[in-house]
Amino acid sequence: MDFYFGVYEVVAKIPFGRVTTYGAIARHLGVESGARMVGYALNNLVHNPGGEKVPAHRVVNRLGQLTGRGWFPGDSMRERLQQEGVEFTEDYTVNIEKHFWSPDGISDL
DNA sequence: CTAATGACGACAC
DNA sequence: CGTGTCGCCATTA
Repeated sequence: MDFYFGVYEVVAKIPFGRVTTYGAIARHLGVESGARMVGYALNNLVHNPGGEKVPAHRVVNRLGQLTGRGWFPGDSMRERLQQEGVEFTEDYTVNIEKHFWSPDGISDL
């Protein structure tokens, strides 16, 4: 379960108005090819305590697509990102290149 | 222990 | 350039 915890910590540290990708998180955790595991962890987020404190809506795939919008009620994922000033290239695709945030930036704290 | 799955990613066609 | 398939690795059945 340490993998999940690592995902939570990284996602929880995503700055306001920024987004990151599953692959980036996976690499930061040392599992370069474990992008799927990141999404899996986020999926289990709803089954974990305090999961609401983790802005999973800021996590998108490497294309910036809100692949996990189906796990959010309605369009809450898209609306939250828009409220944070995230620019959308498509209805369910964010400008990842513009708002991308690398987990390694945690060192910036 | 083996098989199947998954909020992904990269490569092949 | 769009679609399809395989690989990846942890978790679950």
